[in-house]
Amino acid sequence: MGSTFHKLRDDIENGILTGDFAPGERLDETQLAARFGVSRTPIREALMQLSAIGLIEFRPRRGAVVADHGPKYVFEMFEVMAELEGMAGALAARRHTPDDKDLLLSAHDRCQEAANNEDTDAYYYENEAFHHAIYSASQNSFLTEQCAFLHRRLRPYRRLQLRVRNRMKASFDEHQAIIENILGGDAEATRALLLAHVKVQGDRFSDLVANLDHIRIKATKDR
Amino acid sequence: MGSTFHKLRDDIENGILTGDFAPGERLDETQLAARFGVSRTPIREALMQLSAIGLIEFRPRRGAVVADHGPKYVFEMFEVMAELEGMAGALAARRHTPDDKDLLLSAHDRCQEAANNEDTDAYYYENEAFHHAIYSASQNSFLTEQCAFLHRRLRPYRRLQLRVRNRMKASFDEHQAIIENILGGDAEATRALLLAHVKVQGDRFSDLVANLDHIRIKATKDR
DNA sequence: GTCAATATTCTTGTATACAAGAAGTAAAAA
DNA sequence: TTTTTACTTCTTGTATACAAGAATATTGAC
Repeated sequence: MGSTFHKLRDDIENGILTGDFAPGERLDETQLAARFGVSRTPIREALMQLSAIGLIEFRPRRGAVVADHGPKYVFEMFEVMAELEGMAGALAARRHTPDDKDLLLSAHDRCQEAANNEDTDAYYYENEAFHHAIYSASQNSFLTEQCAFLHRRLRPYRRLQLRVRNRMKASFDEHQAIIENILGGDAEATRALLLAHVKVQGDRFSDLVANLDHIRIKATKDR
Repeated sequence: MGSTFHKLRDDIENGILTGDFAPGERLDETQLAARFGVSRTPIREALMQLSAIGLIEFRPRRGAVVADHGPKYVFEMFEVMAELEGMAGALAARRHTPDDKDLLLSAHDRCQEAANNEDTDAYYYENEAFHHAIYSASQNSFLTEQCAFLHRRLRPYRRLQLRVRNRMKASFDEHQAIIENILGGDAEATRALLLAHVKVQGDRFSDLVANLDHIRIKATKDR
């Protein structure tokens, strides 16, 4: 059967993104091979791919460790993500097709339902769909890929942020304004709104730092 | 000794970026192994890394081929690159340190020298240094990495563009305005200038398409 | 002569083997 | 008891081996 490393890559990546493998943790190839019931070869190939996208790092002769970027780096990633989302939104306002409109509206509706039910997990999921709909509507497939990738990479931090009191309701209100401006075709207003929506600023920065410290407690021993 | 796959990755990546391996070309692992005097294992690991960053693609059971994106995709990459450069410039205008200023000015001077000598190759090289100086001055290391990566990825196309008549002189004049606005601290003016500087628009689009077709003639047989 | 079916060869994808360097351990000396 | 040094063990990094599927060549029929 096809490619094992493919599935392995997704599994390990997911493990990192969900915090199953904590930042700084060492990834023992033999252990992983045993755990997934394969030889070291496909494990290694999966790790190579993850290292190429910056999720893990290879220390020479010392194997792979989960990348452990400090709060500053995470903040920087959010800064870039905000700009790219703003760009996607601006393009979407100018270029969205009728199909894009349908997707945006239905994702938005599902967000509303989740927000009404105060279902954080559902909102988290539908929020992703909403943002992906914006990416697609930009009609720029490379931008869409980059946004999707960064969005995925920032997922764990975003998830934690959603837990902050009232963030879900505030997020939904922002979505409302964003979608109105996209459908209304106002590119620059959409850009500004998305920038503010995504960017980590003010109080949210300290929330982020606190959460990061929390995540990192696990794996301070190795490294 | 240390890691062979590291060097192999760079070599193969370079081969792709310089057009040594043409888009659509199949990369035979055994052949590459013989060519570099190693076994297939490190070759494979290098290819895995390149596939993770989108430079090559793995067809199941059919090995790796150099990614062959059409002109639209390349155009989209330039669109994103322009936005990221604009962002870097805007941040640089607000945040650059005295050291950054020195780096910018010296890179700019070397560009001028190359332009005066009408030395396209030298200008091409110094132009890279200039742009990297802007990235660094943004004080956002993640943004710097992303810009550097995309810049590298677009290198072959950029190189071809520089050959267009008078493009070098025009490019230098744009640099002049950009650096003035960075040092003057005008973030939004810098952003606008860099957007225009990098973006493929007007005539340059047809130049790009023509160049792409030219590149791709080589490797239409495989695939 | 052309097309189809089968056999052969080649290439990928995975497992295993092996060598070299790092980490950990134990023993000896201060 | 602490520190240093030699030794053992373990892990990585690369090579080789092997199995399964794809491409290709060959043979036979029409």
